[in-house]
Amino acid sequence: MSQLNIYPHPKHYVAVDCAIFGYEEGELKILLYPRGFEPSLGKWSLMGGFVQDNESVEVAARRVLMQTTGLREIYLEQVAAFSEPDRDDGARVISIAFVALIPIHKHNKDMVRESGAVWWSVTKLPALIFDHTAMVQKALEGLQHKATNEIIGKELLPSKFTLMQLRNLYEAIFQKAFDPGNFRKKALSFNVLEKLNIKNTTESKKGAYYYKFSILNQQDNKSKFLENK
Amino acid sequence: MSQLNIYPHPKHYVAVDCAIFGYEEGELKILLYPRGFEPSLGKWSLMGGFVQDNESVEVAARRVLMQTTGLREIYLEQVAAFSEPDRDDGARVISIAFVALIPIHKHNKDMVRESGAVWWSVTKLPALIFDHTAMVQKALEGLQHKATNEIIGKELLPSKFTLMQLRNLYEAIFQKAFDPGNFRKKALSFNVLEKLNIKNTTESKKGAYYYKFSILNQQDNKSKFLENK
DNA sequence: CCAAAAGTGTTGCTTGTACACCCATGT
DNA sequence: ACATGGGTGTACAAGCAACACTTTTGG
Repeated sequence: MSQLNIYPHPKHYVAVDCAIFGYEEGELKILLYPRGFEPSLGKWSLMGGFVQDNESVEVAARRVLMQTTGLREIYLEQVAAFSEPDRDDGARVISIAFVALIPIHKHNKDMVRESGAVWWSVTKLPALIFDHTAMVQKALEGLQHKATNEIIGKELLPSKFTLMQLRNLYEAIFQKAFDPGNFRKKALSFNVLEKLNIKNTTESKKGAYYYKFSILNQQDNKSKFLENK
Repeated sequence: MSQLNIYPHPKHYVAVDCAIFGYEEGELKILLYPRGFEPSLGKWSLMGGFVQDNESVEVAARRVLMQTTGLREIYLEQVAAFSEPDRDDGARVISIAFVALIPIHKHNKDMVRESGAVWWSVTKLPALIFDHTAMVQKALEGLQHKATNEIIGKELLPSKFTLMQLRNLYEAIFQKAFDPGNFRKKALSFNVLEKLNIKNTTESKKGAYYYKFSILNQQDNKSKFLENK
């Protein structure tokens, strides 16, 4: 069926490009792949792939992510379609950009290393091919939007984490400081975090309790997590 | 160049589908086209079209809108890509959904009538083909999101309007009542509305001043227009 | 006069923000 | 002892929601 050409219109290559975000060492990072050939040798690109006949763009994105990180369960969200006719040097390719969030400590480092990919801090990105810089920009905005409306971290932090680590994640995402006391109170008011009886003593003398996202993570608080300044 | 087949991957039809919103008689409406043939005879669909070789999806959407409404300057925003392999009966088509806002009183009614299109209230939509119901749903969410973050109306209301008309538009978009006094104060606090020296006397005994969107419509107020309940 | 919308004012509550302040502890 | 983060409390301001109240005028 998908082979039929019943419409008198041109067909196009359709690709997916994934902005894969991870959080490590206090920095928000993104996974980039080096381009090993001309044109644009030395430039970096998002991980991408072409959409096949039997798959939706979401399925294609998951396939690409599985192939490169080894992770099957990944948070994935559409960003936008990028479709300028000349955006790709090689041919006309319409690409759907995605945001993917992965727990950076869980992914298969060997698979990533083999592919030549490198984690870059979002604060100092290299030159990217085609319109990938715009894709990253939009993906980051999407991530900020999600982080504004709910408490994120489940997809980026270890299964247990301190409130300081959560705050540092937010500071990395928004590139601004949050008041420790106020952040704590707001985060806890949502009743999605569960306090554990273990303390992390590596990051402070006193030690801070670990928290985890509760299994029933329904937000009690109906409002947004962050306001808009 | 766009004829090249340099990638060993399948190509796909790519379409655009536009959820065209208008506001009339106190109701938010959407423009639908009847399907005149089987399968799905009698069902309605969004206005759509196929993406050609030399155009981006945005350009394709504008072409479609121009062809059906006669309007060139239209607010347009991507919603999402819809790409389930079997979403279209005829062939595999990946479609990018758009929100379009048009001043319903300005569009070319003859062009619309010729095409058989009908304005439907969003509160009582008929059955739609394929996944168009989901597209409308997502488009409406996008419209609500935009209306939450800024004062919309420029694209949907006549050039001059009363604050009651603006409020009624918002009530139609969100399907809920807003307090007249509070709505007025919040709307005016953004300094994007300019009071005219003309009154509308058709909708109230006392008469209400007309307003227009000021040319420099920079929002003074940095916060969102509406809060989130 | 009455109804209905226009327009303004008031009040209480919630929430964000900017802090102060004590606690615990490794160095 | 002291610096550092952990954690709690407080005081002020801003913003929202509810609603009272006055104005205007057509019917």
